[in-house]
Amino acid sequence: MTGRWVLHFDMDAFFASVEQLTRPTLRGRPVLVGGLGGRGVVAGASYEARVFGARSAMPMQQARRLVGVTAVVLPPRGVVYGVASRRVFDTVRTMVPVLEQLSFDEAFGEPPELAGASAEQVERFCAQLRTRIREETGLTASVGAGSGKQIAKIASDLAKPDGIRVVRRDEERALLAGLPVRRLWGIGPVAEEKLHRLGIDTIGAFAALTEAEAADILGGTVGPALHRLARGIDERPVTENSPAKQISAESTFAEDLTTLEQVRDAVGRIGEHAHARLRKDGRGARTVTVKIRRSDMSVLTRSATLPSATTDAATLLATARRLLLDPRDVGPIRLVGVGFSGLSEVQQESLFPDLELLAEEVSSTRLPPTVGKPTETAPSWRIGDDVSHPEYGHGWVQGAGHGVMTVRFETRGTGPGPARTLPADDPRITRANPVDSLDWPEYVAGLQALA
DNA sequence: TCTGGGGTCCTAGGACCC
DNA sequence: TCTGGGGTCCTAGGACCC
Repeated sequence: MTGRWVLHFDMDAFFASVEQLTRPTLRGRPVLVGGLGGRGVVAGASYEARVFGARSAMPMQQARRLVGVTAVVLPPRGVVYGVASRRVFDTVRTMVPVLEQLSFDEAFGEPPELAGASAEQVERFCAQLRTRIREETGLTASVGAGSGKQIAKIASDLAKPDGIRVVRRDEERALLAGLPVRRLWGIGPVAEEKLHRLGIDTIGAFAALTEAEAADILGGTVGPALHRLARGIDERPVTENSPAKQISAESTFAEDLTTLEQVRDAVGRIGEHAHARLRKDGRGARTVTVKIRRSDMSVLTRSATLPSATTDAATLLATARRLLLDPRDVGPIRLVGVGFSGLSEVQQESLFPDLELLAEEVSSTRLPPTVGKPTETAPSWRIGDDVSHPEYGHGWVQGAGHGVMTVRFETRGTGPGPARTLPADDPRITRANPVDSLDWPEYVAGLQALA
């Protein structure tokens, strides 16, 4: 394994950068992406927002207070990030054939042509790749390189923003030793605290333990694995992602649910959402899990496993409803989730009489259809919505209220655009596909052709 | 002002089987 | 009668990641 070079790609402030790319007025401004409600958290913060101390995973209210009135707060546009992400990693793939994606904005690669390369060669390769990403997508990625995944990931962190960090073999040990244990991938708040109480604060101090001590503190599986990483031993291969093992949906409510009726409705809605995603995946599920989070943040789960995997919504949703918990028993509920696992390709299922029985039971417990939202009345526009105007083109809602709204007409290709104040019910304003703000028509057409 | 939504992996106990 | 050892599956909880 000598001479191995693992790369870690990490898009800079990805969600916020995509917003600044597609809404040029936001460039240079502190942007916070995340839930707007009282219980929202920050999913992405631009570097201009981070200057004030705003961070991912921070409660949005707190981030807002830190940044002040100049903060631009936007709801996440998942589809846009998804398309941008795909384009970024399609670009990376032209130079790195095997990619292990960790999320929308991160991936490992181990280009075969770099085996045995010098640090300088690796640096040139990364620079070329970063240029290609920027030219193809308008977004910047930081890249870290090292002898294994752990080092590469730490290196990309050190490279941020918009940089490269290649960690040579001979600097590896010293670099690791000085970092806080929390920087090890797999050490979270709990493990950090356990080590901290024993006076172990750095990766070096952790590496100096015996393996048996590490196992004692962090458990027989995780302890030794982390201990090896701390000593720079990391031979884990880079592999393409395997198919998802679980598909779930969950939702936090603005106010806690206190009645069984509310929970039943929520499980129905959220279960349908999860099922829609399951259908897209194409596989069936054998196990249904209902998750609730109580007002004190504690989590309860209930699960049930069916005789065989199914794609049938009625079966899956009825199973979910059987599992739901009553707030009168468990206390106020702030979140409900529904998950499907035990996923497999599903065959026609009437071979088994058991299932017929189950279907009976299912249909007898099925509830009358829930009353939907009132059908599309005059659309009420919300901040961040993508809209279109026959004269001004594609835009986004910057502000709305008191019968008027301000729309900024711009996309990636237009540069900063003009704002217009229009009546909130202006019939010329229609809902637009958010992906259009990327101005990648040929790419979008390609994706639609695939779908 | 508290703390989203989508995942992965591990642990531990009990049922059940041989 | 008073008690094994191994293996798998299921359920519930929890740590951790972005």
